[in-house]
Amino acid sequence: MVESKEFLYPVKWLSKASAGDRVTSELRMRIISGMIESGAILSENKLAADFGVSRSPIREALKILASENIIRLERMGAVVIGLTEKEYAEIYDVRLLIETFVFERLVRMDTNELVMELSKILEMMKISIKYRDADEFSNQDVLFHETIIRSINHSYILMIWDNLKPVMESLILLSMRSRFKEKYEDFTRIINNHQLYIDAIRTKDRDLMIKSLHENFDDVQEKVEDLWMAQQMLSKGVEQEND
Amino acid sequence: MVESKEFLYPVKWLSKASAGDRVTSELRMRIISGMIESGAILSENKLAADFGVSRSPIREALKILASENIIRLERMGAVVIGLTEKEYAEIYDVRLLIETFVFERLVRMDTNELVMELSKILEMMKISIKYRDADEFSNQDVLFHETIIRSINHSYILMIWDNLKPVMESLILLSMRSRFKEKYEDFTRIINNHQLYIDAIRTKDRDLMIKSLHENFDDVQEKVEDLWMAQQMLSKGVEQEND
DNA sequence: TCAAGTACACTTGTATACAAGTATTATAAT
DNA sequence: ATTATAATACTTGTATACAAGTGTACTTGA
Repeated sequence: MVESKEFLYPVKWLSKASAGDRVTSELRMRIISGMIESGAILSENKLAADFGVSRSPIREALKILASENIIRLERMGAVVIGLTEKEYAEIYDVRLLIETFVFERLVRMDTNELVMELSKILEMMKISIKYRDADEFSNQDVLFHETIIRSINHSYILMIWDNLKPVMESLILLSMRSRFKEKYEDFTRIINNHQLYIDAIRTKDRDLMIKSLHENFDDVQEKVEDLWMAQQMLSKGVEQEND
Repeated sequence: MVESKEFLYPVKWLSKASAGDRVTSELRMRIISGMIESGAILSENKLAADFGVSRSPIREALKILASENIIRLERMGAVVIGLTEKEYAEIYDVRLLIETFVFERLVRMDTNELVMELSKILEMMKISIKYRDADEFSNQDVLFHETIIRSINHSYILMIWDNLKPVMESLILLSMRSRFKEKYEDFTRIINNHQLYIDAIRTKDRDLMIKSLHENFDDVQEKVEDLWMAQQMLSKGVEQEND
């Protein structure tokens, strides 16, 4: 019924995507942003009507979101789990787990090509900041970490990332949008942290890597706080749309 | 066309399962056992005809298997990846990663209840051996590790396990079936290793845990070798069924 | 007022149909 | 024989239909 005036997920990223992918991405954003509240029960038919599609793409979306631990599929309806403090801490754990694993592999590899690639992405991030493009910045930020993870060519570590990535992407998107408005000066520090990360990989300096990793996670922690702000703003903004 | 005389996956485990789940489990077993060879291209329509179901459950199965890194979904058809030595090593990595993480949490918890639960499962495993029930033994073996992982109540570590579990289950099933025929004496050692694991958790002895974990993994390594034997036997057995 | 049963609304899982796109094969022209 | 074009066979993604099951609400009986 609600014709959703605007999508939270960047529509330009969905140009070639299927209806199923579109629903998945948008639904994920709405849940993580708090626009769809934790505990809410989603009905396939209702969602299909809301998004103006059939149940097929909706079912696909729900299956994916369930595998990401964002919703829980029950006999009757999908229950929204969302992200509480507990989940944030857990995501933090898993990122720490896989990124330290990746680094251990990296120190035994030739990282010249990777460093080059990461430097390019960092340049892109700077441009995105310059032009106040929060979505593009988020895209590059996610790409930065994915590039590192991909570089060790480990399909099962990549599998973990594949499950974590969409949630991370949503979190970063929401956080960066809010920061571009409120805490623009943060970006200098974020860029520095990423440069530190690159340096750690280049010099294969474990201590430096751990340091930048933790600073990066501190950023994530702040992102989380920002998110709560974004959630407040959003819930204020869409409250009138309830049936 | 092929009416598949027998399923590789234990049919009794699928009594309440949907057609989609049945196809997923059976397809996984056929791929991991090598019955469906690496590189093969699976067609939705062909699979639907083979399994005697519509495309809906087949699509569901393919999506899941793709998320498990067993197949790769391409524009035209799903390409079977299967498990090479590389994948075995990677699975080993991830198990080591999450189980050590779990243990670090366990040493800070009250593990009395867990130890009780694991002892029960171990008793069940002994019974399964006594009655030569390879499938039930495999079930309990998987349950053993899942119980440990679940005990720390970490949804994102559990998410990793959820993705890994089906592959592990298939590997263990194939391996144990073969061992019950060929290397029955192995089970004494497997039981001992599991008892060691329980002791490590009970006494919160990191060194003992690492030791038993590695021995357990050595078992996995042997399981892998057994698997190749099983694959050989299977490929001999089903060769005549090709169209 | 409350208990038991019945009807209805809604759920999931599966089958089927169809549109749009892509590879392959066949045909035709040079 | 080779290349260009056209026909066809197969692919994916989506919509729709339907059966079986589950919960809810309403009625009926005491």
